[in-house]
Amino acid sequence: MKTKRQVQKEATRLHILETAYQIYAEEGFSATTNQIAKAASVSHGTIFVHFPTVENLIVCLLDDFNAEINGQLHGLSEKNEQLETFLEAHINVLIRYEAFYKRLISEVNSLPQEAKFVFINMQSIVSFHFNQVIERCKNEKTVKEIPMHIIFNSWLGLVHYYLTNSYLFTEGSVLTEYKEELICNFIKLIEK
Amino acid sequence: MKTKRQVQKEATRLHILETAYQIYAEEGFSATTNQIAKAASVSHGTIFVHFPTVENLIVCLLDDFNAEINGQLHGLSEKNEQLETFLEAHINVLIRYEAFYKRLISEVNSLPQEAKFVFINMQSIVSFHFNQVIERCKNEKTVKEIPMHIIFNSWLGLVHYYLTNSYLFTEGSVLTEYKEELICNFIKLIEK
DNA sequence: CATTTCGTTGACTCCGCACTCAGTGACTTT
DNA sequence: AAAGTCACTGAGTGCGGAGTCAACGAAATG
Repeated sequence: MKTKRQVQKEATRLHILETAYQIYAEEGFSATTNQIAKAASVSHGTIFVHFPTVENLIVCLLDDFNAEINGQLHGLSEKNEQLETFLEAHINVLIRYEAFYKRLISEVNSLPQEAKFVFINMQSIVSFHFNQVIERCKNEKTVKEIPMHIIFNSWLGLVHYYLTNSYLFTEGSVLTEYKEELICNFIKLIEK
Repeated sequence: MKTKRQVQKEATRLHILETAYQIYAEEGFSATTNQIAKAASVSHGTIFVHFPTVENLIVCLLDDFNAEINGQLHGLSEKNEQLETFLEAHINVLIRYEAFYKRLISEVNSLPQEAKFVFINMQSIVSFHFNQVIERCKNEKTVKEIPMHIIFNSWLGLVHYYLTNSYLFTEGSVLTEYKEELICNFIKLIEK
C-alpha cells in the first residue's frame, strides 16, 4: 500500500517529465530548467529533487518516450501487412509525436551520449519491423534488388529530411500534409 | 593602395573566420568566442572589433562558405554530364567540407534566422543544378516518372541521413566510404 | 498528542558566457 | 619629428544558466 507521500512524489515526477516533453517539443532541448519549473508550476529546486542533473532528466524522458514509441510500433509488421499500410502506420505514429520527434532528430547530436544510445535503440526497433515487411515484399518479387539497409535509410532519410526542413514545406504538420505523397512516391522508387 | 593597417586588419578578420570554421567543424556551433580567440591566437576583444556579435560572425562565415560551395558547383550541370558524374561531383564537393557541412545541416535549426536564409540559398543552388541533370535524364526516358522535388529530396535526404548519423556507419568520413554505394543504389532507385 | 520523517521551497552560490572599454603602441599623416 | 589615428588588448561587467541547502509544514509514526 502506497502512502499519500509516495503517490504525491510519483505524480510530481511524472508531471515534470510531461511538462519537459511539452517544453522541449516547443523550444528545443536548449530550454532551461527554469522554463520547465515555471511551466510545471513547481519550484526550481523540485526538479533536482527528482533528477540529479538535467542530463538525467533528458535521459529519463527519452527512456519513457522510447517505451511509448515501441509500444505503438509493436506488432506492426506481424499482421502480414502491405508495405503501404506499414509505412502509413509508421508515419501515423510519428505524427502523434511530431513536434518532439522533430526536435529529437535534429538535436540528438548535441544531447548527452546516454541519450544518443536510447535514440539508436529506437531506430533499431523501427528498422527491425521495416526489415520484416520488406523481406516479404522481396519474396513476392515486387521490390527491386537493393540492399535492405539502403531502402530503410532512404525511407528514414526522406521522412527525416521533410521533418528537419519542415519550414520549407508548410507551417503546420509536414507529415500530415505530405504523408500520401511520401508513401506513394517512395513505393514507386523501390518497386520494379 | 592599401595601407599596412588595412592589410593587417583584413588578414586578422580572415584569420578569425578561418579559425571559426575549424572550431565549429570540430566542436559544433556551441563553441564559444573564447575557444575561437584562443585557437586564433588573438585576444578575446579582437573578435568583437571585427564582428559586432557572434551571430554576425556566424552569418559572415556562412556567407563565405556559401560563396565557396557555389563556386565549386558552378558549371557542374552544364557540361552535359551523366547523372552519375554529377552525383559524384556533388559528393566530392561535400567531402571537401564534410565536418563543417555535417555540423551545419544538423544545427541549422538552432542558428540565427539570417544564417538559415543563407543555408536555404545554398540548397536551392544545388537543387537548380540537380534539376537540369534530371530533366535531361527524363527526356532520355531513363528515369521514372516521379516529381522532380521528390527525387531531389530523396537524394539529399539520403546523403544528409548518412552524414547526421555518421556515427552509426564509420569513424572516418562517411561520404568517402559510402560514396559509391550511395550513388549506385540511388540511381537504381530512380531508374526505370 | 508529541515526535519524526520527508517532499517541497526559493533565495543563494558558482560558473562561464557574450560583450565592453580605457589603455597601448605601431603606423599614418602633416 | 610631432601629432593623430586605430587595430588590438585583456581585465572587467552583467546576465542567466545549473545545481545547493536551510527551513518549512503536512504526513507518518509511536
